[in-house]
Amino acid sequence: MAIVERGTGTTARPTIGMVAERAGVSRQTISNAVNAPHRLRPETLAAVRLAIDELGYRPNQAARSLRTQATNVIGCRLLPSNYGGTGGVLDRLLHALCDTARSNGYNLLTFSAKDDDDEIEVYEDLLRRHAVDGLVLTNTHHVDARPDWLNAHDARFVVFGRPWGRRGAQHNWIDVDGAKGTAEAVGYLAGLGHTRIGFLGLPQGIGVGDDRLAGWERQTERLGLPTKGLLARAEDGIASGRALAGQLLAAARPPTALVCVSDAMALGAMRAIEDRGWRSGREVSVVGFDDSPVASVMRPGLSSLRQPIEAVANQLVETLLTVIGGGSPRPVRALVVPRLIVRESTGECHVRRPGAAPAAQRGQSSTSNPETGRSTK
Amino acid sequence: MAIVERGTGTTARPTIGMVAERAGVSRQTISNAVNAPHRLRPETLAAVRLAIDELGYRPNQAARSLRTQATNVIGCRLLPSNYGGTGGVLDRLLHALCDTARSNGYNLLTFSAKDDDDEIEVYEDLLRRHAVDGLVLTNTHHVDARPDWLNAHDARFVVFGRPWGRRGAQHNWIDVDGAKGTAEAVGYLAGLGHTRIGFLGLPQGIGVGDDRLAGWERQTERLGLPTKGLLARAEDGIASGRALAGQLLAAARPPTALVCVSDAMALGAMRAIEDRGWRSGREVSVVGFDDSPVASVMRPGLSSLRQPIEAVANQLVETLLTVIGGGSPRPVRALVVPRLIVRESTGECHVRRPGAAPAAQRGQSSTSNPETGRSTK
DNA sequence: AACGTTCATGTGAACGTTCAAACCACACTC
DNA sequence: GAGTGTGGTTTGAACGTTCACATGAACGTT
Repeated sequence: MAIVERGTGTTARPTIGMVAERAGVSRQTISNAVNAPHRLRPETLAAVRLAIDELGYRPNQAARSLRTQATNVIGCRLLPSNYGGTGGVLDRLLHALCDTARSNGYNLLTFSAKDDDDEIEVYEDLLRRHAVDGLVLTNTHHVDARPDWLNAHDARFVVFGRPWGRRGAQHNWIDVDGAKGTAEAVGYLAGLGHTRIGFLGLPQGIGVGDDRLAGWERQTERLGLPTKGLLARAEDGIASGRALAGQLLAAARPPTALVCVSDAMALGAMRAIEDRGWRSGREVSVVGFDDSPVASVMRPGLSSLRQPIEAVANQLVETLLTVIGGGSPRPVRALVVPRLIVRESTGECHVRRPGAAPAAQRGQSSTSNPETGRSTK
Repeated sequence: MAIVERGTGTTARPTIGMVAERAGVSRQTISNAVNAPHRLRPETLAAVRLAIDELGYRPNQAARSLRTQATNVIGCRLLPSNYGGTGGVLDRLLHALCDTARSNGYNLLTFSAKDDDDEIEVYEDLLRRHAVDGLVLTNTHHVDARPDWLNAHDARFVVFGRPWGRRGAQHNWIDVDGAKGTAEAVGYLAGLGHTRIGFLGLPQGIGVGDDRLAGWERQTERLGLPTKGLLARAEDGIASGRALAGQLLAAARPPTALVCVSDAMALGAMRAIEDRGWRSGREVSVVGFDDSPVASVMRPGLSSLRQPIEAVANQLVETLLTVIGGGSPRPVRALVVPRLIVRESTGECHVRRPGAAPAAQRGQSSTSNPETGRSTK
């Protein structure tokens, strides 16, 4: 069996015609055996299957694509591993997409691009050449030209990420509910006794940042927790997080916990905490976002909100294949919720406070607590 | 221009025939304009190019593949991001492969696999279906069935990684010279005054581990440095590195520097150093391998050996395309050298020693140094 | 003027598959 | 017994390219 024939130079791989001849039926019957087995009489099917196995036949993808106009390939841009501080989320997505695609009989074509315009150029090339059936977009942002371009060019695609700043976007998308995530983090920290919970966010106008901030705002309000002087925003990054956290912690009434828009910010916050001779998870708790590989490697380990990327990938592929298959019945706009992974960077609040009510504690600095101060140094 | 036509439902993309008609020439002339422009008279070429642009024509990949038997796609297995503690090296490779492939007119098809056998199954599928022209293998190890299988099935491929344990392997490979890297690290540390330089390695029999160990052995011997009691080996991992380093550092005459087979090991070593109340880069220096993202994020930053992955990817693709194009004139077995990225985890040796000779300093524990001890806590 | 050479372009076939329609045998209906 | 399905199989064509070869014009040589 199989097609070894090494040494001859030419490895003639079997075609449908050769299988047909061997099985004593027509080409079309072989095709049916592969694509629509129910059409064949059981005995015929068995005979054909035997011939297929004996010759090791698989349909030539190019020929099939040419005829059916389907390539069984979906494309996805490969982004730099820690692009925009996403902490490996997109890499995880890629792996998950691969798995899901393959189990649906599709392959994943990856490509890189310098920027969005370059990405569109690649799309144009791939689509014109019929090299892919559909595309997965990631890393959406405000004024994103890509979905419109794809719509205008009648391409099949799904998007990981909301159409930030555009209410009535006409494409299918799936995203992680960042607000729900940060809200959960706030709730968890409140459960540990924290009342002054700060937030390190991104500059206004960045979709992801605004979303995650909204969860903190919503939940602090719901729980009646203070927010004044507890919010700081800047570009993403470790240095940035360190600076912001440094400011907040230096205030008269510093936060005892910080929810951060990213793991990078959170790492910076942990450094700021160390800068003051404190320790994350004791004097000040920290929660990051994305559960990047570093989070578990840090010491103390960084509690972080993990995006359910595998679930996202499943939904993306499922939706995309529906669209490719002939149009989705109803538009997909789905939000999946992240999960808080608790590590050592979060702990009980040790700051004694008079009552549960967050009001009227002016002048009572948190540093008056015996647990705080220079206890660790 | 272009092919918008939205709303009609059918977006009839132009074929070579339509372009031919518009330009008033035959199909073959269009084909020549695309594939062998030198054959055309300048005026004809210009006219054809105009028609191509006006219609936005690109050759249908499936049709072209069917005719030419070439898909212009190369395949590569997607490995878990930090597979086997490779610290993101394979992700970097993937990105680089993408870039290089694209600039050569090829696309990259990625797939995942549970294990080597599963990977071979994917190969079989891809090859039988003519879905790829060639493959890039990564993560080679002892008793690796994949190259043999591919050879036996007449596939075109290149390998990133040496054929460990097999002298006369018949395939093209490119690898990073781990030994040269660790040798450089030892040399650098010796230049900083270190004489007792330890090595944290992997269990014997793992190709990468043995290779990197060899560099340490070679260089210490060349420089006349001691090795006794300075080598420890175990499975890769942070916990592992911490334990090994802990042992070495607890000895009567501990090392003042540690070269590690991986960044994970190095991170563990840094923890062991902290465990003793010391600080990496002061009492004990540490060098990792792979320059994973964590290395630059750690505090202190981890000095590490960076693999020149982009150069590797270039060579891999170049070699593979030669093989695909019709056989390489001479076999490629190339080693490229890593580069030491210096960060804060390496510093001058502060241990006073009687002379340059590493002998006879028994009883003189490194903690007798003013810089050491409980200075940091 | 007849001939070979070169260059530019055209013609028919082929790559391997699946689609649409045709065919055939058989069963069921009236 | 003619008409109507129906499941199983075959037939010819088509998908959009490029290959191998044919054609024809232009040019220089003998």
